[in-house]
Amino acid sequence: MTRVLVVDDDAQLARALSINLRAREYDVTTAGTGVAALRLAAAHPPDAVILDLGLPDLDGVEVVAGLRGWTSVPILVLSAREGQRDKVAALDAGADDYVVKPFGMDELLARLRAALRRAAGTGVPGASEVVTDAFRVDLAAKKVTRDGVDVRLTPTEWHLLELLARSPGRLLPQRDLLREVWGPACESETQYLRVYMRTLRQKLEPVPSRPVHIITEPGRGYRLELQADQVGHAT
Amino acid sequence: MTRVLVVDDDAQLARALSINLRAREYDVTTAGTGVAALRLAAAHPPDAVILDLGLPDLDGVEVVAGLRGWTSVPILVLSAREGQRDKVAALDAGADDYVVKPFGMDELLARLRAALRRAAGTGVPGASEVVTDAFRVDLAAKKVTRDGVDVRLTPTEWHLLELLARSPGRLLPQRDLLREVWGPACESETQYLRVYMRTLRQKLEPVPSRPVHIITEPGRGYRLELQADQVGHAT
DNA sequence: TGCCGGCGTGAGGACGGCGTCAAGACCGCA
DNA sequence: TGCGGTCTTGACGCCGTCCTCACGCCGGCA
Repeated sequence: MTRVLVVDDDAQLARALSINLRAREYDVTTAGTGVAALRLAAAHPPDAVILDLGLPDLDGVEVVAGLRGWTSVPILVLSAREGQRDKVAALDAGADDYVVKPFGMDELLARLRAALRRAAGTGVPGASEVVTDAFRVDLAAKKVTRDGVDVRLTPTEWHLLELLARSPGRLLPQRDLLREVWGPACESETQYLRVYMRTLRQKLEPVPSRPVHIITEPGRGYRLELQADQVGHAT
Repeated sequence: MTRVLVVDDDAQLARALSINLRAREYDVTTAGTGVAALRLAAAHPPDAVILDLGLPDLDGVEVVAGLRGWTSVPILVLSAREGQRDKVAALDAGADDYVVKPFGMDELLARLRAALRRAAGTGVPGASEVVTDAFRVDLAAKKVTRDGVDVRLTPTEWHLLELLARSPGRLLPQRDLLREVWGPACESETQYLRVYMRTLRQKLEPVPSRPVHIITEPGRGYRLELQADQVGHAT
């Protein structure tokens, strides 16, 4: 759930914001002072901040600067002051948007969605990573590393591995894999799978001839096992 | 130089915007209609779009949707209508900001800076530098230095390098690179990439014929590797 | 025991992608 | 008008990827 930190010393406005945000399935935290906001943000990094500039303790721009010192979380500034200088100061300090009070709730929510949408693309690398005992698959970077070294995969190899990694532990029928990679016309070309699963094993498995991660379920499909000891091995 | 596409049928306002933007060292293109805007954007992908909703031919929201079909360029919407429903529609269609006319030029410029900053991948003003073993890329100053010396890049070369540096370590598909730099019409002109990656390598790689930072993933795309020893290669 | 289908293995040939080079088109500028 | 830089386009050789074929192994089954 998306976590939003609401910073406002006006308890009534903070409450109204909370109610509306919670109704939209946001996880809301509130702070009444700049110091509390910075502390809360550090303790529980939010996905977005709605910040009223008129705080009792700190200047709003200082709060923005304090947040920007360590996070690039989207910040929506609320303020009663509509002077250009105030807006420019807040935006250049690192705020993403500046909304003048009184504002419409629908507009604020739309601006929040826009800010979250923009921030979504810039996640830290490694956020979507599938890790096994022998190698790790970074789905965002489209990269596979083994013992810290990049493993070179061909387009087809990556395509197959990506499918396996997106459903770790799950059995993927041959039919599905073939259709996804080679198209519906090749649904019965199981030979393709045998060839490419082999090269994947040679590049990723500790002992390619005895796979422990890229598992064949005879007659059914293939499966990516994250932990080697899950595999029943008799001799 | 940052390229901004100004879309407005009010010639006077478009001129005022152009003058102010050019004074801030932006590279400005103007369009008077939605169709012209979409065509210009496709032919010469801009780094930001300032879009007046009141166009003679298309509805502004349609222009936003048309752009969002293939690019994530920041879009600032201008409009005389201050109803919440208009704002929500434009923002949810994919606009990044909504400014009601009449507006202050300083505020618009600050909002443009904020949008560009956010699109660059970081909400933090300034201080965005990507460093490799061989060279460093200053995304804010749009400069590349190697052994402390500035490297001269052509606009196209910089555009490509900027995309790579914005997602260090990540694999960028050929199609995405082509679309961002040359527009959606050139999505399959992989030849362009080969030529320009070569010049980048010759200017930046320690041994251009054996690239360790600007990496080709055959059939998949290109990747900027920060540390040379990451590259796994036997041979 | 012999048959059979599924699977892993190995090798080789066709094709396409890639790096490379160079020539021509285009454009801003003097 | 000429010039330098930049972008586009074409051509060519090389190498990797993909596909294909052939073979051996193994377990299930009559």
